[in-house]
Amino acid sequence: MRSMTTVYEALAEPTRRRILDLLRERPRLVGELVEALEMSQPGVSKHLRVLREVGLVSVRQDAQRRWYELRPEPLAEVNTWLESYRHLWEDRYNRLDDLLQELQAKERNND
Amino acid sequence: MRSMTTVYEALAEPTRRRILDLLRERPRLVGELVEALEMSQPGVSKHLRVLREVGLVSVRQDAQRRWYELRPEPLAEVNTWLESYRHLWEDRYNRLDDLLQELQAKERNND
DNA sequence: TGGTTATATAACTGTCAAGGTATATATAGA
DNA sequence: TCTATATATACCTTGACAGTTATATAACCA
Repeated sequence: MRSMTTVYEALAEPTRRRILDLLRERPRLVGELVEALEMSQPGVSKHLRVLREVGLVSVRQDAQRRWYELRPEPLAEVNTWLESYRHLWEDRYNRLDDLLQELQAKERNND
Repeated sequence: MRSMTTVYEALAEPTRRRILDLLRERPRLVGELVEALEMSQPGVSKHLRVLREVGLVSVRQDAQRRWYELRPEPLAEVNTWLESYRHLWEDRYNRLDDLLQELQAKERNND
């Protein structure tokens, strides 16, 4: 068991992103996730383990059942990393927007 | 060559995130990246290929050299995904903040 | 207690990615 | 033209991972 997983690796797997999306609505039992994801129960349990390891979900036991709940905090790290890039792509959109405005202005002049 | 890589997978690799961080400052030659990353040239070239495939970098040829440049646009997809989670972790911080305010208020009353 | 339900873990398999070395490609420069 | 430089690609090895089936664990219920 190596387990030096990062949030980024956890998010790389599409099924795990789907699990998070499902947990965003409400906590779920493993069985519910198995059904929603159309995947073997051990497969789902393994993904949940990864998500637990990076702190993206927590578990609450209830008899034989386990409620998995979203813990969004680790996403803040990704957000911070993205933060320093945000202005870059936003600037491009802005420039594109400027260009568009300009073209529309010309269009109006030609009428 | 399979190459149905997603931007999430591209970001999962720490070396690739470092490459993006380096390109955030300015465009770079492959050789510069090799030096900065202390990694074999083919290794770096392979990471650059993945980044190219998902559109996170573009190349400009200049004689035998290739200038790699950051294309931040694909990060917008990740940002959009994160967006629907943002209020969740921010709410928690806010609750923490509320609690703090409350404690400070009590503190003041005790003086 | 014995059976059923819910989930985790073990063991196995196939695929894929990351790293390396060796080599191909292409351009610059002597 | 020959050599050096810069980068990409081919090929190989290794390890990790996602998925599976089989089994362990543990709690509930009859």
